[in-house]
Amino acid sequence: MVEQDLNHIFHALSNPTRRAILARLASGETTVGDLSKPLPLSFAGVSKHLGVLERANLVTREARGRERVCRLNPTALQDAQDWLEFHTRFWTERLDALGALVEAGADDADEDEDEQR
Amino acid sequence: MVEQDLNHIFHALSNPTRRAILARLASGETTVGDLSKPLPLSFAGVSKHLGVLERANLVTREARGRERVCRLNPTALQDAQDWLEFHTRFWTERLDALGALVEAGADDADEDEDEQR
DNA sequence: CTCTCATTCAACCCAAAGGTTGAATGGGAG
DNA sequence: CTCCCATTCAACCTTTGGGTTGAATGAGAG
Repeated sequence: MVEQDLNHIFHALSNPTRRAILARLASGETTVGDLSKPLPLSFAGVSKHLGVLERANLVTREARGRERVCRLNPTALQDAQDWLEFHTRFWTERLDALGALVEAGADDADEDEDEQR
Repeated sequence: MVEQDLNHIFHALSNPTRRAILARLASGETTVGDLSKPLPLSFAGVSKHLGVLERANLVTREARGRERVCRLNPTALQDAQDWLEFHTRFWTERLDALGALVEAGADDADEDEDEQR
């Protein structure tokens, strides 16, 4: 998994229509047509969004007869979650440590911050 | 936390320069100037990226004399992680369940899928 | 007070996003 | 074979992104 993948995944997730599509697919695979019915978008618009989700590897489209069936692919989502989990944990630890320092010696807080730069 | 927030957060995370800035800030607060030194961007460009991170509530800028000090704000990141964690868990359970069904009665797999639509 | 330095603002540029329409493709049904 | 239907493709439009430059702001140093 590389930088570029994260670009695509996070970009895909940044749009509410696409998140809605993902949520919809979470409760079962559907065709493109079924997917666009509740959405205030043209058919082609939905197809484009699916393209973005597919590029991010979050969704797969497979031909079944004249329809396309869309399915979730959770592995890409896991990649994003791994990135986030790593960073939230790291940051939170850092901030907790900072908090501890501040508590330890309130007046030294500024100096402590200096050390971290 | 609302939809709009997730839009901003995921959008902010979709750019590698911004992720680099976040990673940099994870190891301690810095000024805008320090931040842009290693980046192949103009000063103003970095300032814009910081604007995006700030809009997403991932970073705060605070004036200290004539410099601006940038800090991480992990709460927004936690929001994104919550969204992802909910969905990955849900999806993975679903796919696991599907896998179990397929194993249970291979030839019935199609019918099982129908039930889930 | 003035000069400098860190940063932002404003204007601009080009590429990409997100949407639309209408034509093209290709499987299914009659 | 033909017609229909699901979907995509292509072209187009407008807004947003990501970048630049140069002027403006505002605090510190001399």
